[in-house]
Amino acid sequence: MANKTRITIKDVARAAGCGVATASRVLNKSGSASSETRERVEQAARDLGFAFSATGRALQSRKSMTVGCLIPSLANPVFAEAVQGAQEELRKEGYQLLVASSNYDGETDNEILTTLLAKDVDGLLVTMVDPQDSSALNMAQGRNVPTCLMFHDPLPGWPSAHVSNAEAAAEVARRFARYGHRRTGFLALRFATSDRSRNRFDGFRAECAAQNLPAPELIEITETEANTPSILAQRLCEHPELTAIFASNDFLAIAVQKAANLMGWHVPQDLSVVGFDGIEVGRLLDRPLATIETTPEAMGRQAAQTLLVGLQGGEMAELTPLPFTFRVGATLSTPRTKSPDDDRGAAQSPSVPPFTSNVKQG
Amino acid sequence: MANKTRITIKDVARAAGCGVATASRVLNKSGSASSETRERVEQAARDLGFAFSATGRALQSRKSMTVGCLIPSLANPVFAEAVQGAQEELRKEGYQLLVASSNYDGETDNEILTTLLAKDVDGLLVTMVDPQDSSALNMAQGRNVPTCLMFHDPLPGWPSAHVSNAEAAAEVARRFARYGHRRTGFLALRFATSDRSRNRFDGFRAECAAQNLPAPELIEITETEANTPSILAQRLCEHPELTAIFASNDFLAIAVQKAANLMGWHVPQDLSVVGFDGIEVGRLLDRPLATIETTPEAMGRQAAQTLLVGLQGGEMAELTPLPFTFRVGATLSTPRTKSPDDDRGAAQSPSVPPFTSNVKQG
DNA sequence: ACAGCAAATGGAAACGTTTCCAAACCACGA
DNA sequence: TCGTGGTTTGGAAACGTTTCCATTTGCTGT
Repeated sequence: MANKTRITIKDVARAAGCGVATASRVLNKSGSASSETRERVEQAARDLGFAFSATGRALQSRKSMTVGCLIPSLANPVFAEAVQGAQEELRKEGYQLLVASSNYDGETDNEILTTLLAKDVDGLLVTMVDPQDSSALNMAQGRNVPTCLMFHDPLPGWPSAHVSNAEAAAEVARRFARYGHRRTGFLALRFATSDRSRNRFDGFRAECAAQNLPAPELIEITETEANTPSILAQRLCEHPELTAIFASNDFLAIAVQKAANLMGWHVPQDLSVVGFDGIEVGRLLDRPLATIETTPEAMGRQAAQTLLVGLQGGEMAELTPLPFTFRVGATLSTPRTKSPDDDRGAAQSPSVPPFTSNVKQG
Repeated sequence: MANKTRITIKDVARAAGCGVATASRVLNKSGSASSETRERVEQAARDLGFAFSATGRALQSRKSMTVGCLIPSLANPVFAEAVQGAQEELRKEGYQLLVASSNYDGETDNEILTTLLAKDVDGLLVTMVDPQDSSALNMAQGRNVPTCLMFHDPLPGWPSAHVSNAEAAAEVARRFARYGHRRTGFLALRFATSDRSRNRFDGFRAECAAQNLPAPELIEITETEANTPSILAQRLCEHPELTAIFASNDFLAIAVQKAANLMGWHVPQDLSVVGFDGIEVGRLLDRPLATIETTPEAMGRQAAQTLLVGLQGGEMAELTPLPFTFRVGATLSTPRTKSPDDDRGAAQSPSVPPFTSNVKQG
């Protein structure tokens, strides 16, 4: 059948009647060679369909031209988009991405990092549960493997492409306050394993205090609860006093609306909802979602660019947070005045001057 | 500063006072070794923090334990989920995924495949523009690199994890017919570069014919049009006769609703809409989306499992299509009887018996 | 005709593994 | 005492590159 065995540069050299060193030089356009040898070698390479083995190269040059990428999950479009951005940026410079996801598990995080390091990746792009004390991440540092985090608020020791979670969350608190909300809730998924979620909550709570609002209610839910509107509705019922909910991501925010509908609550009159991330579909909903708009793809690109500096031996500077936008939507308005027997919805025109969407640099 | 240089098995051998062959045997638990040597070697490895270099291994064993994955884009959650599934499955067996996306560009497809092959991937998972005549894909075959396609309808030469696009589309045609629709449209994005889209259209058209419906209108739009409701609305206006639209994916279907709203059309009375893919948010919308529900993650898993067979030297069987479901939603109903001055919506209760969601094996 | 120099060339070492093979060692029974 | 057979052991080759270095070749100018 087909050629059993790989075609190596030796085969090319033999066919061209020269030494492997010469063949290597010609094919790499490095050293010098007479034009006729050049021709013979190139011809031979073409005839044989030769292609370099990146493995052989990597071994000799100690550069794998490969970057490892660890994220919680590709099923979350936010991470997937970041990877997409990073991949495009790295490909321009000839790097390939070795991608693995941990499913939000800290132990898996470390296993994966170890494997990636064993594969001799030249650099690392990382979003993980617990970067501040990951043995594997320290090992990367010890081995001088340039590493850039993604999504994490700044951490001593590594640059991180991020949006300021606390500032963005604070902006939400201010919006709530200005619309006259007082009793607010923060809906969190995977609070324990997501520093993003925790930082958002912290920023939200701090700004609520600054705005003289009562401390927000922290509502932690499981993945199942998030995906089952009826159950989520039950959870929400436990907090009838809340007039506004800040969800730690857009899917959650949408789920909240669904659950609210189920109970006959009207969004936003009975319950205002704001999300986080700014996924595209949010715009297309009948009731466009108010949310913090971020740019995961740009984040991936920024991380990749920084990493490239490190890969070229440069110093990777601490990164300034990426800008975010508060996207105005139809899910946030003034709370209905809660008179028990008032069943007509309040007029839907907000009684406060509408904000124009404005960019904050976090 | 840190240890400049990588710790190799030679270092371990030296520290343990034995030959590298012995060290290798101990660390791999392959050949035999006296228990005391074993102890010395393991101790040394631990002390030095030794880890194998996958590159050295790959070179010698001609197995990189790496699988290449080519997809159009990670920004499309359908592909991202498939990659996620494949990655999980492959990781169980110790393989890593080298992921790259082409942005729906055929030339990039080939470049990427070539690079992946140069990296000595042990196998390939591929969704690309034009698999049937990709030189790079043929090269993979020539080199005996096991390859499994994803999302593509069966193609001679390669197994493919897929859902039967034509059958799924036919099911939509039947639903339309049974609800009494006659003039239907197929809304397509990237028709030229997506055989999925084309196959869906073909299946849809064929079944329309079988149901004695007029041939469906093919409406091709660009990405910009898809993302700008007002422009999309204009495009839809060009086809006022249509009462039902089959969108080639769910995002498009949502966009259609948005555009319809803009024109004051009511979905589904004025225009029924059915999507494809079955993304999760579709369920959470105020008006849950009727769609063909597929399982991209399962598709990724299936592809990975098949590939694993190939990686272990087995024969990769042609794959039976994965099941799909018609997900009943609120965006499909009987068409309003189009009397020019009838402005009251028809009763929203469908005049045909509602279907229960049923599983088809395509 | 020849020194001198640049260009062209190829052998060999190195990168980090695994594995073949032969040698050394051991205990055992004859 | 020695032969037998099994277990341990380590040197060396191989995997596919690149690059150092020394050698050969071909010109130039005198």
